[in-house]
Amino acid sequence: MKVSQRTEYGIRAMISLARHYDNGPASIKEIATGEGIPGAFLEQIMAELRRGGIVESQRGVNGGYMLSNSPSETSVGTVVEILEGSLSPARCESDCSKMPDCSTRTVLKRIEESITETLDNIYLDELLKVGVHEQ
Amino acid sequence: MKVSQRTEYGIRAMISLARHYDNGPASIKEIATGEGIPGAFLEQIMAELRRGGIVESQRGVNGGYMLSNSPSETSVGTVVEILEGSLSPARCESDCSKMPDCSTRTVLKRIEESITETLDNIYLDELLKVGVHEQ
DNA sequence: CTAAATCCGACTAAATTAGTAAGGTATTAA
DNA sequence: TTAATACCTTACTAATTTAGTCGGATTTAG
Ligand code: FES
Ligand code: FES
Repeated sequence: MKVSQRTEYGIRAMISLARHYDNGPASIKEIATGEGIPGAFLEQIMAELRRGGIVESQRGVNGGYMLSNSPSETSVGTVVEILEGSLSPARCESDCSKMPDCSTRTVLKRIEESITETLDNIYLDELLKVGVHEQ
Repeated sequence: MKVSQRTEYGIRAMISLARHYDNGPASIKEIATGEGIPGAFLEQIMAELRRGGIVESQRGVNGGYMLSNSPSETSVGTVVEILEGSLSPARCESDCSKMPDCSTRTVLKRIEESITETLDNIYLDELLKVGVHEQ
């Protein structure tokens, strides 16, 4: 049930952007060196977050990334959902026509609801109060 | 955040044992064919659950596995914890002396607590009421 | 003794994840 | 207008993890 390195980097980058909010765009290079994340890898991650709509990009000199919405409006749930695909731990797809009440799915469904609710209620601004991640 | 196939098999096997409770031990072969799980793989999984203390085994003819405690005392949380190693999604280890309040860990810690609480409150007997998993 | 079962460890193959590399495109400062 | 900056995109590789197999040893009932 570990979150992927990719997602952890994504969360850290988002926190970094939140910290930088109202201070113009932050470039990949800045974020990467600041957080100790491989630049080319972070580039992929940021592109995905942009396609997910929670960050915006500015190309060219002095460009970079910035949050689409304020830190207090951006939840960690959204970040994880974009990067991790879906929060559902189920392997069996949603229809499952033959067995709509399968007990395994019941368990997995509950896990999902629990995770979703937790993450959707953590906003980036809360996280600015606590410390910065150190490798 | 998907749960591994291994763990899903484990949950299903445990539900199977719960259904079989008060009916003597159930063999790997029985469970495997009944649930559509590869036998040799299930063997590994059951051994791990036994080492985790939630099932007991009986060797030899007419042997097999049985729950150590009743279905109403056996939580899914324990099953997942044994098979998935830990429920913590954090990658960074517990001490993290340099940065005890790292924001990333704060997030991951909350996810963990949420999952743990959810799973620890689902007991096998509840799951007997709903349907059986069909491939 | 023998058949049925768990037990154990090593092994392989497939899939996923982490990370790299290279070249293109838009933007802007000078 | 040009050069530098930084995003954009795709393809590739390497490492790790996961899923599953295999062979043999041990235990036990009949
Ligand atoms: S999780 Fe350890 S420093 Fe952030
Ligand atoms: S039958 Fe689909 S999850 Fe069980």
